[in-house]
Amino acid sequence: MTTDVDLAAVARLIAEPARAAMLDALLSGEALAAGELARAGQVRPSTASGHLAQLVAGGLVEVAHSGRHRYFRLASPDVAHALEALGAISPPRPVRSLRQSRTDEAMTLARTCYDHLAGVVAVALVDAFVARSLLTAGGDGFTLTPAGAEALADAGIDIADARASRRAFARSCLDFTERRPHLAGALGAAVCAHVLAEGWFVRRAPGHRALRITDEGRRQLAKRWDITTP
Amino acid sequence: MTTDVDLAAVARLIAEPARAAMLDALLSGEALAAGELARAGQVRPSTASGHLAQLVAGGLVEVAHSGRHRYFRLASPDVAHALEALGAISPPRPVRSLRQSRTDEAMTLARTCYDHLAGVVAVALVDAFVARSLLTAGGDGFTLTPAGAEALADAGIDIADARASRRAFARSCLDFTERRPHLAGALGAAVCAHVLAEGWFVRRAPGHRALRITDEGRRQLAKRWDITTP
DNA sequence: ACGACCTTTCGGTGCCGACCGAACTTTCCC
DNA sequence: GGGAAAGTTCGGTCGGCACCGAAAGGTCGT
Repeated sequence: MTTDVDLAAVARLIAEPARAAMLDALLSGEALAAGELARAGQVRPSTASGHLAQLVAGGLVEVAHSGRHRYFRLASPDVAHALEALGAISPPRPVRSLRQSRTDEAMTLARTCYDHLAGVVAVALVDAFVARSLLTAGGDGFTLTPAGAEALADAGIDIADARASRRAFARSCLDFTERRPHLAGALGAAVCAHVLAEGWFVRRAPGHRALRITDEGRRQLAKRWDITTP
Repeated sequence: MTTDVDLAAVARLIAEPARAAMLDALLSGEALAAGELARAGQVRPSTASGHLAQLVAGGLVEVAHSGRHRYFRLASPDVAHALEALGAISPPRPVRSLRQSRTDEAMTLARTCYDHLAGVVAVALVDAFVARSLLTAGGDGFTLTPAGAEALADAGIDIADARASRRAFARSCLDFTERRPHLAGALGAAVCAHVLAEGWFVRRAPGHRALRITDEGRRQLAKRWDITTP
């Protein structure tokens, strides 16, 4: 493996405002169609098509054909991680509207970070796992204890499936609003998929990261994990 | 805090090959003068000056005046982290020369990663610390045990000073050649400063990350930590 | 005080790439 | 098969910005 990498080549792809907006939309973890991404980037479909071709050629994004649609998603968790790290040193954009400041508030509470949960709730959940010794903190992430494996399996999360994947099992990821780690990796993705499937949260808008917690979610979090939410 | 950040603004700064080369040079952790950075970016001083002004304005780089020189360094460990994360998804540059492939080999063995150690040796050192229970792995990093504090203080590392800094004390950082975590944060910086001061390693060239291990370093690593190096 | 050195400012040139509309391909639906 | 919808390709336009050289601003030696 070579140590001399072309930083500028990747940065150039992210540097274009339209492409950056597309990548931001893809950070929701969803696969989005070319047209939706054109809207996210506020450019015409023809322009978006060129951008997407570049992102695919650069290895940041993968594409899946489905009929007359083409669905794009981030190529790997590493890409999501790099985007998050870049976000941590990016200047905040001036708040434009009341609507945006409301979205901001919502995102602080709960959002997706690529394919796992982030925000106040995600950090609280990890804390609850650790406090109950279901998870222990480790150098490059977390370790699931036997008790943890049992508890999460009981809760309906497919641990075996998560272990089978080739991804890191239980990574930690720095929450960029809380500035504390939350659960990422295959296990983080499994937990996120489960709580969405169970209807604890719903996505506020397609292609956006913000999640709305449902009454059911509020109830379950309080009952199972003793987490109260505003 | 706002969640809507301008990814493109930071990426634009990194996207220029000359600026990327300068940032790469600064990843050595050293503060470098404008002229040295001009050479690193392979541009005229006048061009470099403009680039550096942009990097400072963008918050990626800080400047310190010293006589007729101006020394630049990365503004924060977060910047270094973002650059590393970006490096992990960047395409390798084609190997140009035998000389470069030798540098590559050297960097795989030992290098700086901003202000701490990276490479085979860094990972081996962390492993040794953990094996001796001087360090335990934690969710967002490591924890220094009482035995560890004593052992490292005995070795001549200023633990109190590292603890006093406002930085995270013992972070973990993914080594991008080894793909395993090594020690970062204030403690990582202290360890790196110590081994450089003691002459275990010397920098191969100013503004480059590669380190050469000295005979003294080889001896000490073998004696104190039972690490043998090729 | 003078020259040497490091760095920045300014004006002018040139190129890369983002953008759009129009035309074309592919797929779906009726 | 016809029409609509999604996406891509192509040609032409235009703006932003990296680049350099020349000259000026500071700072250090002697």
